[in-house]
Amino acid sequence: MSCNYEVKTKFLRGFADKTRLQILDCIKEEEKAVSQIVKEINGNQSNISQHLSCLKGCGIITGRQEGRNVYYSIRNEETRQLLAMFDIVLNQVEQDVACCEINKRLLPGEKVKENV
Amino acid sequence: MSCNYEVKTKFLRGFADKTRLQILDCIKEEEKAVSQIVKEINGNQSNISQHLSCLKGCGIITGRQEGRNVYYSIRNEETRQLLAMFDIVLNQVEQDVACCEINKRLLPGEKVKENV
DNA sequence: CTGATGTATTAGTATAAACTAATATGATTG
DNA sequence: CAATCATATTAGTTTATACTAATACATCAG
Repeated sequence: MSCNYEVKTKFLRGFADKTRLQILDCIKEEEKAVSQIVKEINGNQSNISQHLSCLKGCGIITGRQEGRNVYYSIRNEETRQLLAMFDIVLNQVEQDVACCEINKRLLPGEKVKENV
Repeated sequence: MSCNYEVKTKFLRGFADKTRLQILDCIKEEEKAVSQIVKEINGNQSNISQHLSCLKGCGIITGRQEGRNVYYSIRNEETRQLLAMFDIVLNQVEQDVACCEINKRLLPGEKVKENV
């Protein structure tokens, strides 16, 4: 299993964006039309539409057209559970994450604080 | 919950890279030294080191120095479970994911295939 | 102390992803 | 059919991320 890293990466990248996480939070309980989402997270229509397209392409959400509206929702229960699990794991990690900076320059004499 | 999107995004971005997923697969069962990882995934030492640093900064892995070696492993059981869950959810999604391309240009007359 | 080994960091460059503004499509209403 | 509304797409730009090569640091053996 998990040898198709391309697909897996693409899937996980779907979650790895602030705006997309906001969208997911926004629709995690119930489906919503694009315009609702745009309003609720105070976003730009074009931008949100592109993110929705990405999320859909990644298999994270699903869309259903009704009249001129398109309603998006979390694709399935497993994905919803995954979202919940993110929060659980994050709670145990919260402290450490804040400072993931690749190529961080140390000040003279400064030591990396070991979070081992 | 889940209002600190910056931190959450950073955490999830840790998983959203092919090389990092390979590393995680490589160490998911047991801790390994950097050089072992480099060898097993046939990578570049500098590159792997940077990815390890990122994973550590994201709170996904933890490192322990022993002599000149540094051994990395998955941070905790919850994170290991999260990794397992990725595979589970992916199985149900596999089909759809392959084609998440933002700004994909349609050929004349081509219709987006609806995966609704 | 010197050289060798293992790991980390830096600097520079290439690539990919996200944002904005403008425009296009598609459905509905009158 | 024309106007409107909701959403999607495009094109261009900016920003972030990943990669490579070179170098630094830290530990150990002799």
